[in-house]
Amino acid sequence: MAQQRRDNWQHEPPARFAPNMRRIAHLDMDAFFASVELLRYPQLKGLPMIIGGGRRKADDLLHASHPGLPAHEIPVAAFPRLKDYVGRGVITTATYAARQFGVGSAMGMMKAARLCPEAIVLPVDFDEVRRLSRAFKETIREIAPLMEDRGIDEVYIDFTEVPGGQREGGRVLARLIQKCIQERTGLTCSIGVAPNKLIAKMASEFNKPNGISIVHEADLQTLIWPLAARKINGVGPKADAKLEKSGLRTVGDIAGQSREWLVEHFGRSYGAWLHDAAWGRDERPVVTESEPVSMSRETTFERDLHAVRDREALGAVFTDLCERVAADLRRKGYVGRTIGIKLRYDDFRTATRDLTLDHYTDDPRVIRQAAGQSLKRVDLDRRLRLLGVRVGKLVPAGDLPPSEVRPSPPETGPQTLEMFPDATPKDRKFDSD
DNA sequence: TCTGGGGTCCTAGGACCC
DNA sequence: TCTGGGGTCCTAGGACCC
Repeated sequence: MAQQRRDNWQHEPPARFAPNMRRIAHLDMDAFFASVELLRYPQLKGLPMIIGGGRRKADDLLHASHPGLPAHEIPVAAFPRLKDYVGRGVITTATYAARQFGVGSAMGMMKAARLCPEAIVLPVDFDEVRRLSRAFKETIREIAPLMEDRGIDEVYIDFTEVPGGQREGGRVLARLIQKCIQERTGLTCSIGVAPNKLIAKMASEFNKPNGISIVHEADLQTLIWPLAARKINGVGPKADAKLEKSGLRTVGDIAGQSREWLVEHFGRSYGAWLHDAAWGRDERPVVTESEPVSMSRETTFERDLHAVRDREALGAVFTDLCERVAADLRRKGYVGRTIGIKLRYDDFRTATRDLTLDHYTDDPRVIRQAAGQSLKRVDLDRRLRLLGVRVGKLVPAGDLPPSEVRPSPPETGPQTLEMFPDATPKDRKFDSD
């Protein structure tokens, strides 16, 4: 039997005489959220500006102070400054001018305000960002259909079989894509093209903004090994600190360790992955479609809330989160059966609880009921800064026989849900929806 | 004066079943 | 009276990413 298989194999013709080398591109939009604002307010070009933080409507503020004035004529002096910002937000995007001050994404607004008090601050315009995100992705798909969506401002593209995708290692196609995106949206992007996703991702950072970088297998030692270990997509702050402790600072340092050593110190799976990554090995395909696993809604309060003292406010937020996640499920056509909650305490510790139902649902009342059960199993003595609701084990609603979706929820008058402990037990009878 | 909101994947223990 | 060995599901936490 084994002999037979070998013989057959020997007579198999090669799958392809001269296979194309895999060419994978990573593209991300330059300072996307900020660039979107610059399209509307070109008078801010070149100024330090950060996007993020807010529930505030910048347009409302601006147009209230300058009624009837077109956006591009609003004087620069009228824009809100970081030093005047109050609140708990973090920075989503900083312009290159703001980055000069050491301000960067994910930084707390208050810290950023100390570094660059005069920076202009605007909230994210999600509608406009989504519109432009769809536009640039559509532009790419028209040219190179094998595109993997990696978020609002990022994609991978498989150049391998695209006509012209191999010319100059991918540079010709990358230039075409840049030009078409620029024409369609007015925005710039940076592209890295390499033998795989891992290296393409690193390469796209080499020439920002509006840059193209081509990396070949042979460039591993000269271009990739000198990079900080943290530049590997998948090495975060924890792994980086641990690597550093072992004296491993660069990608090359990791590559210099044996696979066995890495497995011993970082675990069978992560250690082996680290070794492959450092040697530039990554066979992951570009995936054009995927199903969501979970959907969630969460919110950080403007001030920390206490389960007893702020019971009413918390209850209202809780209901709202359940309704929003249910609306998301229905809008996108999914049902799920694991309902979870997430709390963040004032000391920033996080707790999660979840409960798997025996049926699928997208009903806000069912979600709230199940989430309320989970809430009973968590410590509510500390003050809370965040509350979240999640629905997991998702399935497209259409894939289930209707009988499986959800037995109709109890319609027995107003539901009484003991979500948060009562301040005074005698109030309990008024606790209803 | 700290640290958003939306996700994915992995690990690890216990329940439960064969 | 010395206790196997898989497999799968559920749950909680955590790392990481955009």
